[in-house]
Amino acid sequence: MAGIDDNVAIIGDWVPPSPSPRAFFSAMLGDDINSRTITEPPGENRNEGLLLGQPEQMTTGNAVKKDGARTSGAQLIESGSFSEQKSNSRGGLAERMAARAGFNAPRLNTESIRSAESSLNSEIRSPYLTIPPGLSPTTLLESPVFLSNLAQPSPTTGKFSFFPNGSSKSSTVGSELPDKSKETFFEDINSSSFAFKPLGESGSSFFLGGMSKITSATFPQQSFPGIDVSVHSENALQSNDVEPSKVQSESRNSLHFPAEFLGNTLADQKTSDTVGGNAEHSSALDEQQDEEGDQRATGDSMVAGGTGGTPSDDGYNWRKYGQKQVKGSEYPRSYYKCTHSNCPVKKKVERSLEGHITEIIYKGAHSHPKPPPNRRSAIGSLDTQLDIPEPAGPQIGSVNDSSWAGTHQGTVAGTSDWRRDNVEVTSSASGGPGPEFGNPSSSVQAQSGTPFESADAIDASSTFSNDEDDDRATHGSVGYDGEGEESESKRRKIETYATEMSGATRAIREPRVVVQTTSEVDILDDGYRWRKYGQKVVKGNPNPRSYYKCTSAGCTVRKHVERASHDLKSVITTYEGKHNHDVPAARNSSHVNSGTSNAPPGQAAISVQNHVHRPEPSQVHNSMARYDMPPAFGSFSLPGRQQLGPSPGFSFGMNQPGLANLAMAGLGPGHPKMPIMPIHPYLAQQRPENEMGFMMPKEEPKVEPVTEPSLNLSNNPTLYQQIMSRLPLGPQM
DNA sequence: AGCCTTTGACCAGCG
DNA sequence: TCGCTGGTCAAAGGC
Repeated sequence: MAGIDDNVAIIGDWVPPSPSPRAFFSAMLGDDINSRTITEPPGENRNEGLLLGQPEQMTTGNAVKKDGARTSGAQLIESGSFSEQKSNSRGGLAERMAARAGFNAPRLNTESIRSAESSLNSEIRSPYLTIPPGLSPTTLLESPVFLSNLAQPSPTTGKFSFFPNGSSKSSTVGSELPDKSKETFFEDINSSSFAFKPLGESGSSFFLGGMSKITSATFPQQSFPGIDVSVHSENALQSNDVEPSKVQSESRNSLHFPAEFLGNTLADQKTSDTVGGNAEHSSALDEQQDEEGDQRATGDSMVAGGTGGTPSDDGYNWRKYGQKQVKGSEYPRSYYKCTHSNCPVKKKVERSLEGHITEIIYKGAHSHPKPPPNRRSAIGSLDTQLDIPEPAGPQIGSVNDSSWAGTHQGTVAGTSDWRRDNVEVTSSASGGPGPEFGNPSSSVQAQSGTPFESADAIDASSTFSNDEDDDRATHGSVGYDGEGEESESKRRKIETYATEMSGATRAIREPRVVVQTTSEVDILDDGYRWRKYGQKVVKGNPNPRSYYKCTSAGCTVRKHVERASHDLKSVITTYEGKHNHDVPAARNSSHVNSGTSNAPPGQAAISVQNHVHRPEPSQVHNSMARYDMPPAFGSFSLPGRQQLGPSPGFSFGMNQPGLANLAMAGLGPGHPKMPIMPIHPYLAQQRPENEMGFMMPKEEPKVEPVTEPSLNLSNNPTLYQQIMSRLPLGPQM
């Protein structure tokens, strides 16, 4: 029972004492087991948490019967539904919970519960994930047991991995069950209508994948006492075979998990797997065991998060971008964005005055692996270290599952309006499968091409699923974040790799492009939208440097702008990052480039991709700084590279003041400095008095521009080609 | 050097 | 049209 104990410790002061797995499953499986749970000797009563909580509702789409759920819950708890309690008073609930459990119970978001209740007959799913305070989403989402193994029977044996049918070495769920229960466990399941729909029939995949399995399972009674976790997902949960229209109708749903389940199931599961004798999960077993330590660590974080620490150390890096006192809420709500440069995930956190997190609502799916523990405090740009290819389209959880996190391509990354997600998810489903970080398998696959490729250790499919490929997505989306199910051990391996590649990290770091202009107008207004996130006076320059991030969802580009110390008229803008979207729609008239930035592709802009990054064809549309060009100039793109976007490339703006000379320098080892490219005559005509230095140094040190007459752009329409011809071909930057 | 938090202001949706 | 509200922006300062 070490696992459980550990989890108890992990959960800390806010999580109810760990209930026995039996308790959980009894609640989950219905009367038959419930009755056994109830009769469990008090001395063994780890179910206190179950008794203190509110009835849980495992919304299961049309399979769930509202009455049933409540009835079940009534067997273990006093009365009333969680939502009802909340409706009365969130504060009151917290107080009651605190009084009962001796910990400061958090307020829970139960709006979704009501929503689910009101729509039990429709497979409505909501992409929001509300996690009770202090409960790290990591715990929930990283548990392959809960979301993946738990929910899915082996495709080959039909067994549920979380219920080993073999002997046990410890009091696992299975072992704790009376012999009869073990013998009849699956019978009970059957009799209890515990059945999973075939994959793809669920109409969604978990978070969703696995979760969708759960949601589609027929649980006659899914009331789980304890802390509630509701999953709101505004991203449609859908599988590929789901029609958009259907998906739209499946806009909301809630999944509620007892905290004890979230907190302990993993450990239980590990044990179960260990003794389960399920060879199919042998590999997963190791992973899970390895994960224990991390889980514990997470638990610590959870404690911190639940008692006033970080807004929930769920393993991801977040940036707070706002705080608001919302109506109806006692406590201020904080808004966070995942700091990963390519991640659209946001979360809202409400924290009590005492620092207890009372509500966390996640939105979106992480489009990246969770940063390694020792990097989580650092920049979350793991992709720059691993150089994980970016999906051709917006990345989201997974495709098949598309679930919560999953969502569909073009959904998460491209939307900022949470309320729109459902619709967009469905309407943008045409993107087709792409790399899915939400899928452990795909996530690994996304790393193909790197030394990971041959690493057995990161064989996600073997780790998380014994299913066929079709099923991987489901498993993969186990995590709301699309990555949550990824085992820590795997992450450690990745991390190890990243560490080992430390030397190479720089080689694959994103390019830095320095653009210097000598005018009063810097290139802040380069057509893209930026958000200033900091300002600093850097050494050697009395002028403050402003830091900007591209505000476009999924865009990795950052830049900082400062005036040159030697020439206050000279503005130096340094771009860094990958460039995955087109110039936003024209802004209002104040936009310097508004006149041409809306011009059709090939007419208004010369596009030079940020190919320094050696993007895959799918990245060709990446663009960076853009300067408008008159239609006559046309556009050019890198030969041989597909032009995917309307404005693919790295555009040199020529009608903008201050843009004249271009220079590209420092292109990497073995490569001579990129010379300053003589400005195109046209450019000279436009702003002969202006200068612009355009440098693309490989490393931080900025390389002094060097003129190279041979690179004559004036007569060569393939400027881009010239530029690219001077770029190193191998992995660089 | 880079990123984060704080916090008042701004914006857009909705009734 | 206006006010309310939730969400986001962004300047300033801190870590």
